[in-house]
Amino acid sequence: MKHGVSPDTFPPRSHEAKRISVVDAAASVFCREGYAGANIDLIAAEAGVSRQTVYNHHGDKEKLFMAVVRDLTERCNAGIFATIATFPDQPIDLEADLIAFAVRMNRNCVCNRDGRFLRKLIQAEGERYPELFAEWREQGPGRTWSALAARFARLAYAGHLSIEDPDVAARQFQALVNAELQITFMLGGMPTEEEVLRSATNGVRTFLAAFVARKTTSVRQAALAPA
Amino acid sequence: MKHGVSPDTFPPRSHEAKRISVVDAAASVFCREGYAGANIDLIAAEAGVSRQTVYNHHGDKEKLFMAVVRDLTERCNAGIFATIATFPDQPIDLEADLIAFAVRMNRNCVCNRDGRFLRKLIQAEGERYPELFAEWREQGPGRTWSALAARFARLAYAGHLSIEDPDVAARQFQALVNAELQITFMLGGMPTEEEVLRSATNGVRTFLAAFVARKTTSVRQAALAPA
DNA sequence: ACAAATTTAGACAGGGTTGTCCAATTCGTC
DNA sequence: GACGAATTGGACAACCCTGTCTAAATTTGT
Repeated sequence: MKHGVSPDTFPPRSHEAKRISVVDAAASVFCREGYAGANIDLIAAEAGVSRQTVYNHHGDKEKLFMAVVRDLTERCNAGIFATIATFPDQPIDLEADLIAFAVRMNRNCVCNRDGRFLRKLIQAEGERYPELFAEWREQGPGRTWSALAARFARLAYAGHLSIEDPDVAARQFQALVNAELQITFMLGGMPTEEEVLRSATNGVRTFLAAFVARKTTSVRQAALAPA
Repeated sequence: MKHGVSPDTFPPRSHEAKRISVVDAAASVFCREGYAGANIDLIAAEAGVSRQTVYNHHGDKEKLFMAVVRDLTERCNAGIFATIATFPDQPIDLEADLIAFAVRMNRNCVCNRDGRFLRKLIQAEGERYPELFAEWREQGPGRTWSALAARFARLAYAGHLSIEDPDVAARQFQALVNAELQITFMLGGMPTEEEVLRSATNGVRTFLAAFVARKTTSVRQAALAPA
């Protein structure tokens, strides 16, 4: 029954699969009920395993919670970097390209299951585990903001935008693009595809109105003249 | 009797003052520990009353929680409307006036004790009490957004700004002004005065760059790209 | 088919919480 | 000073949850 080359899949088949199943169920329950309100029996039931198996794999409610956060952080970061890689460095239609990028980012990273879960856990339990969320902050926003800022800096250098501080511009881009989804996010809801598109469209238009290489505030250095 | 000296500070002292004290302590504990993790003994201790008094006043953990949310919503709304009343309708220096307004809004409504507590309760428990938070949504954002949008519409009508949709502009103003405080808010922290000022300054500058004398409203006609 | 490892169900102790009841005490008022 | 209402502290039962343990059942590799 061994298909092809499976160097280390002997135990993990039912072993590792159950571990993942437990972490997934735990993420769902922790988000729904909060850390204190989550009970292991429910997590076990939702994962389709016995309570003892949960303890065998993760030892502890707190350790399980940590595993959940690390797992979500890792997956979310991977998704964000993958999406940033699709940033329109050589835009054809700058507005359309940035809108499409913003929609991708929201659909694949911010609004999907992992993104919503991670955000909720950070909001609800962030203060209780300072070191854990300090780690998230470094690995997550700390690096993704920089990566996004670098892309905007490149757009500016190529003459498409007039940006004074790329870090500020990147944060404002995110803020604008999500401006109309704030309340939905706050309640943990999932915006419709149409809401995401509308917010992104309005946000990108305002962003471009402010940053398109034509005016305004302080143009410190020589930049390529806009067409 | 006591009508001479303190008209109303003595009688409510024991009864109503304790009620308020309980609600305040409950807000703090619910935020710190989450609904499930909050225990009535701690709330009572923090309020300086006995546990029985908590039950006498509010009857139930759930009723107490509801009272806390309603209380916070009411106070926050009052503060927001009071601050919106200070919107610069006849600006002298538009940029400076809008920055000052944004700082006021953040300091007095968004970052103060009530604002942070309410935001955290909504984020953490919003899904568990749909009707309660639907009410908050109507009374709160539903009305404050409109009020703010009306002020921006007036600015536009007076020729200071060029705004297509005042509701969108109001939301984007808020988003821009808070752009650099997102992570602090997410972790329930309190930004420094300087951070608030910097975020407001950067946000208002971008906002004005986009909305001052903008004639390029609808340039686009291209299709919205799929992902 | 056999043996080792894993999973399961259930029982269980220890700890903690909610909400009630009650007697004693304090507080505000007449 | 005395009366009534509110408050207090403590005891209390019912319940829930965590984490451990055990013996039986199941899976997995050889």
